[in-house]
Amino acid sequence: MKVTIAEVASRAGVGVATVSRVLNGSPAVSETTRRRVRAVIDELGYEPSAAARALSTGRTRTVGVVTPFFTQPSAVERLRGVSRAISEGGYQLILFDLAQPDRFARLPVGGRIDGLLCVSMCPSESDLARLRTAGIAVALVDFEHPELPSVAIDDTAGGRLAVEHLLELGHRRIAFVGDDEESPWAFQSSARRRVGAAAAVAEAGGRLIVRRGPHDREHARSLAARLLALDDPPTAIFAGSDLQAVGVLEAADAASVDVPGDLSVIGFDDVDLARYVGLTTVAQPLESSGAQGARLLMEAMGGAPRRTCRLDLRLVRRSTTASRGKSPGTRNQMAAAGSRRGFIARMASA
Amino acid sequence: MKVTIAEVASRAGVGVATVSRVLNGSPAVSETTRRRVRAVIDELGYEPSAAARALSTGRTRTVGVVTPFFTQPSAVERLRGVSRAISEGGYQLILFDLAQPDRFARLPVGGRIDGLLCVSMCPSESDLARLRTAGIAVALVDFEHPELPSVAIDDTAGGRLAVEHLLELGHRRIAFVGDDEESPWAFQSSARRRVGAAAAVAEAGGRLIVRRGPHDREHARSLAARLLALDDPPTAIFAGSDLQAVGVLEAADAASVDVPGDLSVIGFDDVDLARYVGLTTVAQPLESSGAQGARLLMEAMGGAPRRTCRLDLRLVRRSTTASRGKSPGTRNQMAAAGSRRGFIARMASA
DNA sequence: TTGAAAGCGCTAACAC
DNA sequence: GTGTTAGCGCTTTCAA
Repeated sequence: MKVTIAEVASRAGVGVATVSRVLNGSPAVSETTRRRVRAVIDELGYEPSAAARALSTGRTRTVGVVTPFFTQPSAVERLRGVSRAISEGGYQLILFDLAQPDRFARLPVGGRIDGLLCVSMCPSESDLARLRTAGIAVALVDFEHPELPSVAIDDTAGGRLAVEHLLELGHRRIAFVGDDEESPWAFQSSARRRVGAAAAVAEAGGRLIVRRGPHDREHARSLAARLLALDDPPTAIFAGSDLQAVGVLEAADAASVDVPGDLSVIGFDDVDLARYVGLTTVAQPLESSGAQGARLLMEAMGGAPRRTCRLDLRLVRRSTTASRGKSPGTRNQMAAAGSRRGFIARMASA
Repeated sequence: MKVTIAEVASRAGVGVATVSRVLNGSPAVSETTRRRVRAVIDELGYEPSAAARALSTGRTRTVGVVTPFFTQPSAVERLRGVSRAISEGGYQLILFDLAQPDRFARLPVGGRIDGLLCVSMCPSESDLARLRTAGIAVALVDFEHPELPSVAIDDTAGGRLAVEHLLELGHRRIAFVGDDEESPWAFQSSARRRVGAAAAVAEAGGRLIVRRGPHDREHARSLAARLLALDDPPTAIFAGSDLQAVGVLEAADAASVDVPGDLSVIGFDDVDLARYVGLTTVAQPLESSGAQGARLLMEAMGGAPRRTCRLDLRLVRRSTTASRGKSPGTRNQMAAAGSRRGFIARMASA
């Protein structure tokens, strides 16, 4: 049934080594032999077994990618870059979907991959030790570790950037809606954004109101709803991610709070969705973070010394933030506000 | 460096076969031996090599997934279902990103996977033959083939559904903006949607205006822009996918054409984005199509006979379609129109 | 209940 | 240039 190298060799009247040489492009094969072997390979539709190759060479030419919830918008954008860089490097990509954090320890990586790219997470020290003894290189995207190559952003500075924008607009009662910090996933990025934001608010003589919950739109919405129901509600909300920011916008809409007239909202990441809804946000280069991470990993597999890099952040002003107290003024702002409300209304009813 | 089964065996004072038995949960091992072996495994952090296992057993416990452009919104939603079902089935998932169609023939699948799930595409007959001789099962999602298990929708009926909605609203000049049908990708789905749409229009005594191009927002936008610049422009546009529908909305906005007042737009798929922008569309169950496809594939790998299934379609009315000629009437419609315009404007400027 | 040994399909010395 | 052969790390008879 399955065609093997031996079959090819005998049909071509040569030894298996010769076939192997042809397969691997060794120059030490005469042109005639090469042609004959090639012909038999095509005729039989022969394809070398990756498993046998891996066992023999000790390399798989494959890298693994793990990320919690790879279907999250920001993860998808990162994967786009990863995929591109990986295939440019001549590797295969195997995607491990981590449904539960504790399942990491059971990832069957042995003999499957030469390197592992962890996106928005980091294996435990014991898992790292296992990976090391297995000879598997590791690199991190959107996470940092003292001994591993990584590409990340300065989340603390990002949090500060977001809040400084709000402060400049005159806001003083500012809230943060971010991730649960006790969850096993421990998205450190949200925590650091919060820290940067809190510091900036404190320097302005205020105090950041903090609300945390699971990372999704629904929880962000209910957290925001409660904030808006406060006696003295915030005039601006910084959401730990764009996804959560959309939840905040939904809450504002449900409570008939005008954005940006009565409430400014700023997100983080600048996923495609942020553009669609006109969300002001802190942009980080998602796709290139993935590509860059993949490159660092391939370097590491090649034995290069550890390298890390930090990507730049920038503020993207759209239509969900405005000066404090400024009554719903210009026509543009009116239009934007109306528009936003319409969008959310439709979303809720859908 | 790398821990092998032999190492474990000698440290535990047993033969490799015994370690193998422990690894595979064979009952024919005494409790004491089992415990001793387990202890050594943990101590050494041993993990069996998937490559060696695969070579020995001939199975990899891994399925591959190919799809053109896996970062497209609809593909991502399908992958979500695939990933879930695959891991429920105890398999690993390896994602092949097909940047160029002609690269399919070079996918190194031999000895890597037991089954291949093709999403929105189908391998050529010769590739299928190769896969067959390699003993790799194949299943299709969003595609059909007389000999392969598949899960798909009735695209022709879907196209009809979309257009009938427009006809009911009184539209007679209807255009279709879809995919290039000559591209090597040959997204048959777009072609079939067009056929269904054309038939419905013909039955109503009209003729569908057809415009085709590469599958992305930008091309859809420029095709729509040209349609709207016609002397006698269509009053409704059916886009082959939600992504393309968004491009159409952008074009309408740029041309100051009111949606749905002067132009109705309907999409296809119902990706998350459609909800966000309030797009009327034909919904297909994306995530469950992936899950179902994965299940069919696993059945096939288990030797079960071919099964196919068709998923249901339904019309989702949102705010981009309205009755022909009805002047921008109710407050709701005004708001929706204004809102949509705002959204597009922000998107363009971002 | 256990161990020895024969493959699985390939690569890489090493001889010729 | 080309063939022979010894592994790579595991599973799986077959004996004990």
